[in-house]
Amino acid sequence: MLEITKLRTEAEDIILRLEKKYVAHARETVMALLTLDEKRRQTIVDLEALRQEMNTTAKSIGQLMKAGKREEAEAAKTRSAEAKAAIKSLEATLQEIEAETHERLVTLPNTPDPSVPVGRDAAANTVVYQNDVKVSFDFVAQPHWELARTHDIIDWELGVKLTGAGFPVYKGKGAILQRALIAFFLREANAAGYTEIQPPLMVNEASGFGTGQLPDKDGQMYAVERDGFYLIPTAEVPITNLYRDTIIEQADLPIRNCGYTPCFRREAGSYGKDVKGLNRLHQFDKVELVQITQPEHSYETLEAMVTYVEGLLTQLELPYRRLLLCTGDTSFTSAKTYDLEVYSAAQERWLEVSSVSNFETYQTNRLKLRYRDEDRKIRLAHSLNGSALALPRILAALLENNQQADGSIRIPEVLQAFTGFDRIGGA
RNA sequence: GGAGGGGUGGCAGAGUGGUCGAAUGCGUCGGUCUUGAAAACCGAAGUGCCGCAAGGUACCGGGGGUUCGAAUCCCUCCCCCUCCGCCA
Repeated sequence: MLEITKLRTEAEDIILRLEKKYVAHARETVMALLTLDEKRRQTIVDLEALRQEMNTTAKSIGQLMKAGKREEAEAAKTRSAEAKAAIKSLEATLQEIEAETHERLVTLPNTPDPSVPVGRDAAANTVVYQNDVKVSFDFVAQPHWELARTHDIIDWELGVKLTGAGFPVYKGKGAILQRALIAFFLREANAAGYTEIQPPLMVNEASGFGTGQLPDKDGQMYAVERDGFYLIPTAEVPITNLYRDTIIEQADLPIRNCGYTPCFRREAGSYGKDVKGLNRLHQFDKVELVQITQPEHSYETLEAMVTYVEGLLTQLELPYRRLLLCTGDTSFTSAKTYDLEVYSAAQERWLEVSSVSNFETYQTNRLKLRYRDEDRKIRLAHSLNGSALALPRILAALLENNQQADGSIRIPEVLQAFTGFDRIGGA
């Protein structure tokens, strides 16, 4: 949620930035918000004057009663009743104003950072780096879903039987490989100074709102309506919400957390080759990084996080590239996002395996996540997060890129300590 | 799931209609003392909103109500604890 105080002082700049993100009615909405804000403040001034009158009157009544001045007390009571009616009506007005403000405010996405290229959709994203790992085959390469079936390590039909499409069952070395990836990612994150968190996999509505999933992306989450919970679409939600409604001492920043969780996404409206195999699932595993920083340090932190994730991909010997998302493709809550994509050599396509974002104060404003700076002033912190990494597409790329002429699959060296085997299939 | 108890400041814990944003203790910060530290003593210290400021106003789990006046009484929702049942 954008800060209303910033809207007051930087309206023009914010409008320009929102327009770069192709937000419909940006100017209109901002102007409406400013008008509402004006009305709100005037209402508060009026309301507080009345309340003050009420308070002093009420106090005097007590004294008059004690002094035995019955009539004067009664007169004061009448005055007080009048003030009370006025207060009630003003309170109702204020509530309406605030509700409308909130309603409009949540429709505005975050403003893109000036370094974000302007563009409407994914076509305008910029490839800012591509490593030189190449994969080539002197045989006909199989897509990962074929390989998975051949080696009986992933069973989609069983998943359908148990739950439905998009809930695969991993078996044998497939399951072990998943566990190995999780263990590898967590070991690296721990070594890099991230504190490991095991959060709940269901969250309440307040948490969903805090990180921006609600109300904007209501349809993306599975809801447990009976209990008012949501299955987390990413560990970002619980791990960032850890700090909802808190004031952190500056000395305790940055906060660096990581966590492995399954993630649940409804993915309504997806279809075709995008959902083939492991490309897009309703349940998948992911290790997530979350950082809370001072505003001054969030952009250097963003760079450091991307570099860290690239290190993982390098260790996995995967071909990858780094994209700077354009304004239109940057998510609703993010000010700047890098995506990391790996090349899956049999499908011959790039798969997004990580998204690293700086949310600036967009989430922390909703979360009331603040810190006390060196002047003892309370300010909103910045929040960031990044996948490190999402498993299914990594698995897809590993299977496809490492397949051998004899049909077996080579396990990258860094994973072998975790898997206990160096290949799937073959001799 | 059944029965009972309870939600107050960083923590513990008073407060059952006005003088309560709230005692007290611990913890925290500043100072005195000390070679240094501890102890002791003195002092400071919640958060939001409006305001240039002075100040005002709101907040004792959330919402609503009674009353001139609510942390305190009533209703309702949420959460926690104890016991029983069930159970990894």
